[in-house]
Amino acid sequence: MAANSRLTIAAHALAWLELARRRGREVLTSDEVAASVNTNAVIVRRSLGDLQRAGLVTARRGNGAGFSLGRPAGEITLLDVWLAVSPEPLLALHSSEPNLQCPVGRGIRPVLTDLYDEATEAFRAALARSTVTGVLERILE
Amino acid sequence: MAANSRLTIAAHALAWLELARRRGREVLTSDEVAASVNTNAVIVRRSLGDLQRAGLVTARRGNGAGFSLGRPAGEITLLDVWLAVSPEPLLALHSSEPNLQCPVGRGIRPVLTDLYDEATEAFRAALARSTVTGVLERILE
DNA sequence: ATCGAATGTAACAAGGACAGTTGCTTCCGG
DNA sequence: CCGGAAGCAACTGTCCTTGTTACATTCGAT
Repeated sequence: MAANSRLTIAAHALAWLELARRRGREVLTSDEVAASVNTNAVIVRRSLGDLQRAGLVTARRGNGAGFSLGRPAGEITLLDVWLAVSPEPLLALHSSEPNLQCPVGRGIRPVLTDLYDEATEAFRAALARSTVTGVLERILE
Repeated sequence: MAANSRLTIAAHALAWLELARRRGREVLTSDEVAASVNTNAVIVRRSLGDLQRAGLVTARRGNGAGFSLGRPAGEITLLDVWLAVSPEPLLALHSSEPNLQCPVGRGIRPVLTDLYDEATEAFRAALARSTVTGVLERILE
């Protein structure tokens, strides 16, 4: 499958929001974000909608509206972003139940679930080590 | 997205091959593996074809043919299996190039590539800690 | 009170990934 | 040379993702 680029879009938007804030612009429209990410404004609104539901950004409607960070960029980790935009698990079990007559079919699912959870946890822990501030500083270096 | 279940199918097949081997059957047909996984024999052949290309199983054709393990089950890690069946990266960058006029658009890609590599490496390291033998023993407990 | 700018959201199309299925070809032991 | 099994190509149906258009909703400014 074409792997998810949702984390990329969301992280890009947040870094851009933080840079704009440092430059004195607290609020950006979805059009302005879309211009930097180079995609459609609706895509941005969908993505930032996820982030808003997680409290990572706030959206104001009406005239002069737009998006701003929901909390300091140094307190938003990539894991927060990942959890906000990516509900799907990294690894899936069988799409149809295995044969329970077979010892392997009977016992494999809890074992794999366990191992998949460990791998997913390691993945998440790595994402938790970066913040939006960290990403932006590395960009600006 | 419906997450990949390819690792699940391949790990299941390998565990079943190893259990059969312990019971004195060195070779299983794709039909026999498919019966345990509860899927189509072609799906199994496709999956075991990937494993064969990676040297994890061997396939014999002709009458009385089938699949057997390519090396000891204790020397096959889930990472080996993952690498054999899943060429796609876990995380993707932008599907279309970001706006290079913007400082964020210009600098974000190497930063994210780096962070994604770290998270992917953590994920892989976790998979590398389990072997087919380990999976099977936990199933049989 | 109205206007306009922006979010929110639904509907849709194109493209790709995946599981599953059928049918045919190739291989090779007996 | 026969038959069983892998290999493989083509096709279907389903789902996800990106992108697009269109419209309803919200709300500050005038």
